[in-house]
Formats: sequence, C-alpha cells, structure tokens
Amino acid sequence: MIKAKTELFETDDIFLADLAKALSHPVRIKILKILNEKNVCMCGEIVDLLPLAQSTVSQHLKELKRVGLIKGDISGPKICYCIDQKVMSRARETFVTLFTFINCC
Amino acid sequence: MIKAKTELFETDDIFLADLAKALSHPVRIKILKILNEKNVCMCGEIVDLLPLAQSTVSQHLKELKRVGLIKGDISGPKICYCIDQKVMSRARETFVTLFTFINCC
DNA sequence: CAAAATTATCGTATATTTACGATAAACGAT
DNA sequence: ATCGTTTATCGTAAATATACGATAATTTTG
Repeated sequence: MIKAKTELFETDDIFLADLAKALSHPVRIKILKILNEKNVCMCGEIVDLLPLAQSTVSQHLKELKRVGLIKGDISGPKICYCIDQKVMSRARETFVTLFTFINCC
Repeated sequence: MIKAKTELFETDDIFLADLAKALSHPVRIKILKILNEKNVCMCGEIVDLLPLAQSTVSQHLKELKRVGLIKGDISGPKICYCIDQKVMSRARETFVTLFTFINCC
C-alpha cells in the first residue's frame, strides 16, 4: 500500500539507501574487492593500491565501516580490515529483495 | 588481479557505483516502489504521494532517468513514467555479481 | 487564441562529499 | 624514553547533492 504524504520513509528504504550510498563510489567498490581478494588487509596496503592519499582512503574506509560492511581489528599500530560477511549477506538480501519485488509484482 | 596504482577504476565498478548512487536516496527507492505498484505513473501522482515540492521530485526522477532505471513517455502535457525492466534486470545482475563475488571467492 | 494543466529548468541556498596536507594518537622497536 | 610506523582526525577547498520557489515550455481544453 502506498503511504500517505505525511508519513516519512520506511526504515527499510532508509537502510537500503544507506547501503547504496556506501557503494556509490568506485573507490569503495574497489576497496571491497581488494579486501575480498586479500581476505585481511592493512590500511597501508590498500593505500598503495589506490591513486589516493592515505587520509582519503581512511575516509572511504570510515564510510564502509559506518554501514558495517567492513570492520577493523586493531593489532598493534596496524589495523587489519576485513569484510563483515554477516552484514554483507544482509546487504545482499536487502538488494535482492528490492529487485525481486520490482521485477515480479 | 589487483591493478597497479596508475590505472583508474574499471568500467564495471563505475557502472555499479553509478547505479548505487541512483539508489542512494530514500525518496528514489520510494519512487521506484510507487512506479512498480502503479505500473505507469504521471509525475504529478508521485508528487502527491511524497512530502516534496514538484521541482524536487522532478530532480529525483531525472537522476533515476540518468542511469536508465526509469523512462518517461510523453503523452500530451503529461509524462508517463515507468520502470525500464531491461535496465532494472541489468542492475540486479550487476549487484548480484558483486555480492556473489564477495561472498564466494 | 487564451487559459489551464503538467512538467522541466533556472536560480539559489544549504548541506554533504571528496580530496588533500598536516597533525595527532597509538604502539613496537631500539 | 625516543624514534619510526601506522592510521585516524583536523582544517580546508572544491565539487556535488538536495531542496525550494519562480519561471518557461508544451499541449489540451474552452
């Protein structure tokens, strides 16, 4: 059912939009692919693979962390980043649900 | 294989990021759901269902049109918007490919 | 032809994003 | 304790996104 004008957006829509925002920059897609390939990765390694300053990469990692798609485990001065598969699965389901909904009904 | 620092992003990543950008606002998710439910929809109908000015809704429609997820057929002074299922399917595949890649390999 | 209806575009204000260099913070090694 | 390494954060500048009202453009209707 379509909602009345006074109601705000549904939390599902906000979550999906938020996920999409985290995926809306090629660098962040690339970072996810790098993390996927290396399994676990220091921030510095990612910086070396990208044409960006360390602070910029750090900002992108922060955005991915914000939605939970990645997590960073502190080990000494380094931080080992990796994909949070649980959240990633939830993200996949969220997108699939949208596309299924739109392609079917 | 991980690319050297000098190479820019892959076109796949750019396309995916671009799609994600179009989906990165709750209003645009909502618009897609409205179009899905109504099948075909005038701009004005969408405006009536959202707490936004007509010009703002028009801008969001433009962003969805930019990536091709929707198309607008002119019929008199009205414009009938609908989802472009072909592009939507491509979008679904693009996201599924990413998630499959990340969850498996 | 004029008026009404519909939608896009323009101008504009504000907020957010993206990028960088510089600096701070945390830890291991010397 | 100090130094080097690693990463986050700060300050800042430029670009983009989001929202609105006003206006223009298009077509149907009167």
